[in-house]
Amino acid sequence: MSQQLVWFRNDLRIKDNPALFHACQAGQSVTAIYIATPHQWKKHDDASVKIDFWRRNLSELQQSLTKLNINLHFFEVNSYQQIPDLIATICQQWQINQLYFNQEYQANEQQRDKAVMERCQKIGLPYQHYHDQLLIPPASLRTKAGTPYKVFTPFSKLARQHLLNSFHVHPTPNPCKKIAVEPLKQQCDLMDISWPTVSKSLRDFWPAGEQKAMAQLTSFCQQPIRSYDNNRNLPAIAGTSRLSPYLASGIISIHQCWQASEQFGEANADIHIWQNELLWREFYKHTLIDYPQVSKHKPWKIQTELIEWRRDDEQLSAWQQGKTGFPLIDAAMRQLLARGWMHNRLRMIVAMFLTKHLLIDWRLGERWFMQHLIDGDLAANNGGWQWCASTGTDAVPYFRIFNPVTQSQRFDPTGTFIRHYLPELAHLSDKDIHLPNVKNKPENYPAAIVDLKVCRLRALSVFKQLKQDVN
DNA sequence: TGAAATGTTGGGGCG
DNA sequence: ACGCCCCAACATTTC
Repeated sequence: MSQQLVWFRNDLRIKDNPALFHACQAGQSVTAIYIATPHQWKKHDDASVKIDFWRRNLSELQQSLTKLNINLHFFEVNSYQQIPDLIATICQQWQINQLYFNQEYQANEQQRDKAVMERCQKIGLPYQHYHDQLLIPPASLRTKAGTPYKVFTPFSKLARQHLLNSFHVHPTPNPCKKIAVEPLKQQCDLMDISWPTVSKSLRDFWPAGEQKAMAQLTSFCQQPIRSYDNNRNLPAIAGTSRLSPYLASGIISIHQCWQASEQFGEANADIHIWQNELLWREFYKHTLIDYPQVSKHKPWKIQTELIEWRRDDEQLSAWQQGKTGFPLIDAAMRQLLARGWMHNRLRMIVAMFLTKHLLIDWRLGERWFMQHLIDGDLAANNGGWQWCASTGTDAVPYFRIFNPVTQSQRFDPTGTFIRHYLPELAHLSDKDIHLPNVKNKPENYPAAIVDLKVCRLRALSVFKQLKQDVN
């Protein structure tokens, strides 16, 4: 009897999962595996909230797969280097006919998969892999000069054109033929893996499972998307999709998101803007593939390496803990710690404050985000940080510096968001809450750690100097 | 997907 | 009635 093996990684779903779909089409029976790497998670300081989210989603996935008569088996290894051996053993023991997986594009994962494919060739095991994480396959969008896009707008125009012609969502597979494989000694139970512990409130805030993700997508596309242009910038309103955690772990596919945005509403400006957000994700992922040096923490604009970022542990810590004395910044940073997530507008504001006003290296902010975000994605996070730091592709011009107080007045005019995360300021008036003065500032709230005007001028002069030095 | 500095205009107070 | 000044409101430029 023919047997297929599906290797799940960052695609923890059964709907629109190319590897799973094709495995089910090809074989009478299908078995699935997941290989956990807790040592790597620790080494890379991955966010506990994200790892815990994987655990919960794996449990959901296991149940959904059971309904398709597919068993999901768990393994644990110390490093990626052990994976080729492990997969070879599994395939031999279980007499697998073919291996299926969806591609990942980060350097370490590419290296891991290359080693696995080489091993498969050696032992004569066929394998199939599929594009999945992107709307458009890597390296297929090029300028007339044949180079990768460096600017978002032309990239997005071509991407939309491309999507008109080729767009595909895979149907959910039908149940396979049942098969029981012999348990291997390397195998473990989901709960045997050393998962990090995470508070109940955090777990409750981000329910796991494909059904929850689909429900979120559907409800977003029925209502909030219609006022997206207005509401997406207001942190006190649930105006954004809040799908990023599900997208980052593949609980939902980018194709499902795009399809839903087209299905649920007539084409209008609001939907177009949300689609652009999906295309920014696309743009940054393509950029990371085309310019792999950015994943090694090099700035995309290499000349910005000359910037002498300030080292100031006290200010960095104040930023991290939400104790800068600028209410919107502090509320945002506390939202990150409380929810494992931050509103997109706020991500820009706090990143701009760290990189421009404090003039602290964007890589430190990038790292802090990855350590705490449930939706932490290398490409999107790096792209966003380099946008704010003016070191990236199509980045914000260095002189366009957000004033955190002005942004607060504009996007949280009644201080509703600030009051929620900074109860010590709740009694202040709508006017005072954006920057308490000496008279009304409570004792337990810090005074502003810097003078915005002075810091702005300092950032301007550093970047202006860089421009002169380079020319 | 800014903000601050600088420039321009026009209405009203006032001598 | 007229010129002058003030300054808010808006526009443009600069970083």
